Amino acid sequence: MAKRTHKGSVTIKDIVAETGYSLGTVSRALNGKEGVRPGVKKRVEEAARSLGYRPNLGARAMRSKNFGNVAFLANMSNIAFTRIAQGAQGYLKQRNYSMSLCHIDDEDCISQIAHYMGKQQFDGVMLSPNCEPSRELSDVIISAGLPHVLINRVMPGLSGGVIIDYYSSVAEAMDYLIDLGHRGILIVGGSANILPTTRSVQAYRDVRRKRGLDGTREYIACRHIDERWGTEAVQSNLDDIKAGRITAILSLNNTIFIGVLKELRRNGVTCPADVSLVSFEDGQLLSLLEPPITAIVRPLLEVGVRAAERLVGLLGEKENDEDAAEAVPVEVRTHLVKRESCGPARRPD
Amino acid sequence: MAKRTHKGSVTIKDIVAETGYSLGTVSRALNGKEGVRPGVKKRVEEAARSLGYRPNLGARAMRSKNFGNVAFLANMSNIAFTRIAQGAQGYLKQRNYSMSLCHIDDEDCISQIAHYMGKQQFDGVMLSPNCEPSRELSDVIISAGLPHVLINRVMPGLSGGVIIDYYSSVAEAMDYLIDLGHRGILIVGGSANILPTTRSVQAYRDVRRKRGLDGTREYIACRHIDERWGTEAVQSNLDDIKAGRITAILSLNNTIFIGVLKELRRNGVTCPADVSLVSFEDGQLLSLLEPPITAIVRPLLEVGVRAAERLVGLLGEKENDEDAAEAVPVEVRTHLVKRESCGPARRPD
DNA sequence: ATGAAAGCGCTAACAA
DNA sequence: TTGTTAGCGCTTTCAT
Repeated sequence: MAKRTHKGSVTIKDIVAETGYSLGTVSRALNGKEGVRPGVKKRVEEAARSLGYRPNLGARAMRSKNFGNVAFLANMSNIAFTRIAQGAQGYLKQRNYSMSLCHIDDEDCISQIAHYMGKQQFDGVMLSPNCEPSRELSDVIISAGLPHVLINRVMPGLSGGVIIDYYSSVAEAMDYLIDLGHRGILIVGGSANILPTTRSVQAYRDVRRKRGLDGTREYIACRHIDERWGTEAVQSNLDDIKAGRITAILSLNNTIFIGVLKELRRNGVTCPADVSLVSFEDGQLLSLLEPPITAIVRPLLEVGVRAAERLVGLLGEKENDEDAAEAVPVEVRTHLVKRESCGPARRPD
Repeated sequence: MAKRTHKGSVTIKDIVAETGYSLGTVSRALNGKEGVRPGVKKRVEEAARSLGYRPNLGARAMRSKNFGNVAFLANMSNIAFTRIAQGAQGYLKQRNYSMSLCHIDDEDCISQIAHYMGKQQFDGVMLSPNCEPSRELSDVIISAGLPHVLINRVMPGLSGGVIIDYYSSVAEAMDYLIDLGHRGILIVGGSANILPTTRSVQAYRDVRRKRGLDGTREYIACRHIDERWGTEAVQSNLDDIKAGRITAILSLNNTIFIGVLKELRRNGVTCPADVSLVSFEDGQLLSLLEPPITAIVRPLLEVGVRAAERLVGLLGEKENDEDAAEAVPVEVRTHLVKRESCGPARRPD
């Protein structure tokens, strides 16, 4: 009933007035610090509740340098990140942190990161920039002086975060395709220097060598994570696809795959008769297509949880400065779901 | 070079020390307030830049009651909201607001909203709760005393926000289906009392009456926005579908539709021969299926932009209190994309 | 046009 | 165990 109207908000002072205890005591009671008699604590909490007290986080942060808030920076048009973010948020919530989701476009991505990391609003950040790893980017991140966890990225000078095991995923898919008789395999992905691409390409090459295909031509098309790039990649390899020199396509990303699929269909290339298809899967899409598409499934929620765990761990350590730089990345496994999009390779014309 | 190491951050005081001007002058210069000579302003800005000054938003907010930050509350597993949020964020960024995306689960949704609206961190909020509209919910929102914009929801006592024109969308789709000869049309949607459902059901009924079908049986299955509900809705109507009493299904949501589709396939019901299909579309999914699904397409980005515009407008008004309560909702149109999933109705067995 | 000083709500250091 | 006080970084009177 003493509930203040509107924004003017209930502050600690109101609780002081209500209970008669001092500012310090009330603050300590509210924060569960020791040196407060249980009775007093109970009394204060009661008053807080009945007055509808809500701490002013800004003020609190100003003193304690704790914001109770972390950031998640990524290109949110990639649906995979929205899932990862969900996982992170779930974990953070139960640790009493809130999370700000910040969308960063692919272009001008360094300055956007600088912007968000400079806002003095976050205790730490999880991030997965789509731009090329560079010394400049690393410097921006380091000089922000904020605990950070990289997701699916590695950068010079930055400690390891959480990464998906693209190497094994792609190796498994490659073995599977080669077992089916495929030799000409086109791999389509995003920016050539980000971790998912580098690791995947490495697996692609290693498996080809291991299986004795290093004499044959390799087909690698890694540039952007968007639908258009999928379309373009097919276009520029269309001759080899039609001629049966490429008999399988492996897409490193869901959105790219849509472009691939559309362009194949537009050109009357059938699956799996003409070409076998595998893609990383981000949603429900692939299982519903005709034919259902063989997919590499990543535990995206888990990735988010792991990233958040690690970040919260970092926040705990506090003044450990340089030690953490040695930390080894958490690696998360995927699994291959075989569906009808892969069949025996056709013979080249 | 005087750049402070680490968090300890550059503050206004550092600029004072650097330039020799007083605290007040520096603050005014930085905020572009009048009463500062242009030369001084330039000098201060220069110093700020060279020192790498970044304002402490918490401190600023504490004095000015302006956070420069708004919230977007919705169930983020619904991919439609991630698109809407993107639209909102784009607009807000260019208005110099940041946005916190806050996921709220369907259950216990009122307390989550209370939680977020109580955090003194937001100038305003956009929200689209999946729980039933209720007086209690309205009260929570009102008593938070925060400017707010509802998206696709109406609540007792709250001013109109931004809504998609579900009525016209569904009316158009219904007319289309009826023109094709369909009589038994099943409509599947989310919670019966949220606006998308109520408006759609109303259109469903109005069109049926208008077209002289009010003598025939209506099929309405509206409960949850998730895949499982789509599955269940088909299961419980399977007899009527198989017997040809239901010859068309209209899904109000993308995720629900996936459940519908899976269950139809599992039971060997073909499309469009046995049943015609229409769904609201949230991504790329529907156009790629076999057959491609006729879809109602919503301009989701635009919805986000509109919501953000309106919220920023509200923030400008400030102390207008009760006036805004009369505001009429912004209504956004959809369009129907006809694809191959709809054909002439089969005759009942 | 500029400076000085008060104070937003809170926590942490120091007294008692 | 509790109270008192200083001050986080900033904006905003009120003087000058």
